[in-house]
Amino acid sequence: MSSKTAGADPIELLETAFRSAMGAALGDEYAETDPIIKSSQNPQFGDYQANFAMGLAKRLGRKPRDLAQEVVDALDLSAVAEPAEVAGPGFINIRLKPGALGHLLDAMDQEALGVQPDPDPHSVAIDLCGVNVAKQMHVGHLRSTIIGDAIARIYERRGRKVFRENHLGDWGLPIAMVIDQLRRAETDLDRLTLPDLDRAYRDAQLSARADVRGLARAMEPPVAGPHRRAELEEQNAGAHEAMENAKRTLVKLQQGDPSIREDWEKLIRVTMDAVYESYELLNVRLGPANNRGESFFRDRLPDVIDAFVREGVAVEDEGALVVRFEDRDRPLLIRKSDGGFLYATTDLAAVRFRVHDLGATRVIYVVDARQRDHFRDIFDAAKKIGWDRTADGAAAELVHIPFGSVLGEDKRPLKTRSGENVTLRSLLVQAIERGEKEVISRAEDPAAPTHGAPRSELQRIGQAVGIGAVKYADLSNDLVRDYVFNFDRMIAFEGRTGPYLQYAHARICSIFARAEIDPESLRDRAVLPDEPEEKTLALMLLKYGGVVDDVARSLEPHRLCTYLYELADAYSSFYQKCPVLKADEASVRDSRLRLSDLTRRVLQDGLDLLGIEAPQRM
RNA sequence: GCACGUGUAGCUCAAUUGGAUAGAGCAUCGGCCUUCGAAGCCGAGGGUUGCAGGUUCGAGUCCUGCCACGUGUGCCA
Repeated sequence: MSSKTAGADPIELLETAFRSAMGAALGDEYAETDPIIKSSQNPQFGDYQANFAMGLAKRLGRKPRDLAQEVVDALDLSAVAEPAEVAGPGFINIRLKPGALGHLLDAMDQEALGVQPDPDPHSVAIDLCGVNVAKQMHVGHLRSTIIGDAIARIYERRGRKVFRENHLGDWGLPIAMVIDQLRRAETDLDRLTLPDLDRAYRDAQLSARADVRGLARAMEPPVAGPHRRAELEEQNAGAHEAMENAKRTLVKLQQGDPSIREDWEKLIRVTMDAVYESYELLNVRLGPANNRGESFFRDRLPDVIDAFVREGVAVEDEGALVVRFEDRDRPLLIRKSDGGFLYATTDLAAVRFRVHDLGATRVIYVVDARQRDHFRDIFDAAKKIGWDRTADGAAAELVHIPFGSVLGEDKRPLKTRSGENVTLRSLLVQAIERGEKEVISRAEDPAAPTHGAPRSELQRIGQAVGIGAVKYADLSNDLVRDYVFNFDRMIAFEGRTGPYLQYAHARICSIFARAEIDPESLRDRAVLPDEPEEKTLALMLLKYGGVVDDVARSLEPHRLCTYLYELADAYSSFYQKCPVLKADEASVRDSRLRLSDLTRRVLQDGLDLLGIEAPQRM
């Protein structure tokens, strides 16, 4: 504990003490061994425990309990804890002294709230959202956007420079197909609406996407009927023509044809304006500055190919250029046999840019789990050519966060009743409407703190509540799993939901509002957790910095969600049992006010890391 | 076919990355508002962690083999 910002997390303090005891009891070389300090699950085992003894005894061929006892005998924790006890097969249980708890909370009572800065001075690049400019955002974009934004906020909170990279689908054949389709339908691009665009996208897909596989299948035994075959052949002929048109349009676009170029820009303007509106509703920190999509990398693709050829990492195969891997059959195609580039080519250009130009030592892809294989190949190809090292020689880690799909009640990917993709906007509007409805109806109660508040404020709160419910529901699951989207459950506002956390926060705000106390004025008052509920709350508060650190490392925001729920839960129990403003003694009241203030700030800060607002009242 | 992923309470999910008696929420049942916000609190019931082996002081977690579901799978992105 040498640094000026002595960590508030007692785990560090205990680690230091244990290391020195292990050195003293077992020999200096053991002062480097990890004592494996964890907070205890069950209060009967104390507040913290050291779990090193079992594993270490195994390696030393000794009895774990004896080993544990020797270290305990050399341990001096008298300043902060009761004497440590050896229990079970060799666990060491530690119980903090109430006074120490107060001092640790004092140490935590700073702007950082116990969150430690990340020692890595390099930046982090996060690939998120990945909107396709040829169509409207749909539920598929929800997760990537809010998970990516939350992770970005967590890294920023720990002092890292973060580049949120919105890898727009704004170039290539699909765009050319849509432009073609719009021209064919003689759509006025100055009046282009999103439904027009979605229709054009779908029609373009239908007319151009040949049912090649269907045809191939129909030709294999058992051969499909002649009628079906003729139908497929006709489709394919039409598809072929549409595809050829699109390719010609793409060439013109690439050559800078002014008229095509103009249409392309109009198209992007229409979709992106709507995208920015959704960002606003979602409360994510994304805007035009984050756009770095396929069109940005288009000029770098030939150089990517050159590099792979020059370094001998890619080889020709059946006319295409591929990267092969030792441990799998599937190669990665980086150039088609007709000389065209693929999305893999763009992704490799992006890896290089993020590591070399942005200097990121962690490049995080928040892209759904279906692209697992793809990113595995991309990352391995990047490693083969050495693009996993920054200009100043630091190793860059490429990580894919393979999140699961949003499902409907039927356990199939979420669709509207008519089978269309659910637009993100309609989903957000619905969430906001329900949030507003709840907030407004509760404000009708004359006893409610929101009673008589202006409608505009109630709407603002309702939006925060509705969006908070959706975000918490999404972020609180382990990301790799699919999850069932259920509005009623996430907006029930009961139990483990976003609004529960917001409620706990608002309730603390109203304590200070009611008493007209400025929390700053209490900074010199002692905090003395005495009741069990106070102690539980205090221990929970001290975990915050460690949780943020853990989530930044593991990229599992649901751990932060769980923590915040447990904190709010601990506060609710405390609030029920321990009168704050009505405490019998002034010293108890002040102590509880400080506990309340710290809880409020951690809730607000933690919710902010999740991109969830914390209204003062609701 | 092959590869990857997921199987935990009636439902939706956790489980400090191998630690002590597998925990929450919803739903069900029973208590708590003339004292700081009941969107709340306290309590009860509910489990062969898909199945079978294995590794070790200890396995929901690691290994092997099955089963079920899902996703991906050479010139779309």
